[in-house]
Amino acid sequence: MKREEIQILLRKEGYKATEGRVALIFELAKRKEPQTILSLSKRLKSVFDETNIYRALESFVKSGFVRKIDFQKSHAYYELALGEHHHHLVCAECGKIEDVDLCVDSIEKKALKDSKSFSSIKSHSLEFFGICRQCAR
Amino acid sequence: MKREEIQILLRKEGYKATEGRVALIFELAKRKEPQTILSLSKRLKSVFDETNIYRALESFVKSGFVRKIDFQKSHAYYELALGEHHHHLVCAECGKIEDVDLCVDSIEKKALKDSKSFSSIKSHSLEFFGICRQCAR
DNA sequence: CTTACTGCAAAGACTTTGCATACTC
DNA sequence: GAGTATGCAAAGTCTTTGCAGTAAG
Repeated sequence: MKREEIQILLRKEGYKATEGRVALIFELAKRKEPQTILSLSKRLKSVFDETNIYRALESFVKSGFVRKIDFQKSHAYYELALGEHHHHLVCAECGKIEDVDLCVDSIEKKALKDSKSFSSIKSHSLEFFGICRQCAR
Repeated sequence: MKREEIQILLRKEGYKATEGRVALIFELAKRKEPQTILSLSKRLKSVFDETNIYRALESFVKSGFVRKIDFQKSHAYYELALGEHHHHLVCAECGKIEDVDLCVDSIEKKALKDSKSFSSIKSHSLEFFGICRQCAR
């Protein structure tokens, strides 16, 4: 993703296209894997303060073009949510993350149909935890 | 669940059946919904210190008869894992939790089959976030 | 009586808030 | 120029660790 595209994206969403925010999205786009605040912060240290990474990501999640992901660690992971919705396989040993392209819409529908007291489902989390081939040796 | 059953369970798993641990499991069993450390701590204040609730639950999760659940809040939830494996529907407004009995084994298998670099999947998280009927009015 | 368990205090990890200054549009 | 965005410092929340004393089997 080019810096110019990022600027356009930010302005379209009503944000000012500052150097820090552009750099943040650039980093998210560079690696396809979900990333932690800490790793982003390390790489953006000179450009964007950690506090602002928190602030920016929170806004972006609300806007919907960044997804916050929960891997049952003590901290959150973030990834760009511009493509198709997908899930993840996480290695319990080394932390390796692989995308899983699965359609879970039908399950979500079934869950709502079976429910006694819910009127709508807005989202779901689905992550798989396992061992990758490398660590299994 | 009776205190005696809890003692038996604890001893079977290799733990000492202390007053605090029995009380902790009793509280977990009393309400079917996943509970937070904070709420457990409040109710067990006189019997079991918060630090030890953390310690006990961590052990129990490792033993497998307690499940730690991630509702994308800043803190964890815990529930007894003695019955069938299931998932949850959580209301974004009021926090109401409903169990969802869904079999996701086939999805887990498909995820593993499709995976390029994983050799096994040990567990998965699947939670649904929505609005309950009461809050939808 | 041995070893696991406990409470209290302190530290640690991650995240949020406040506020004066700086930068976009 | 108006209003958002930023950096730094400080505080907040949730969780973990250390340790000496206590109790279960």
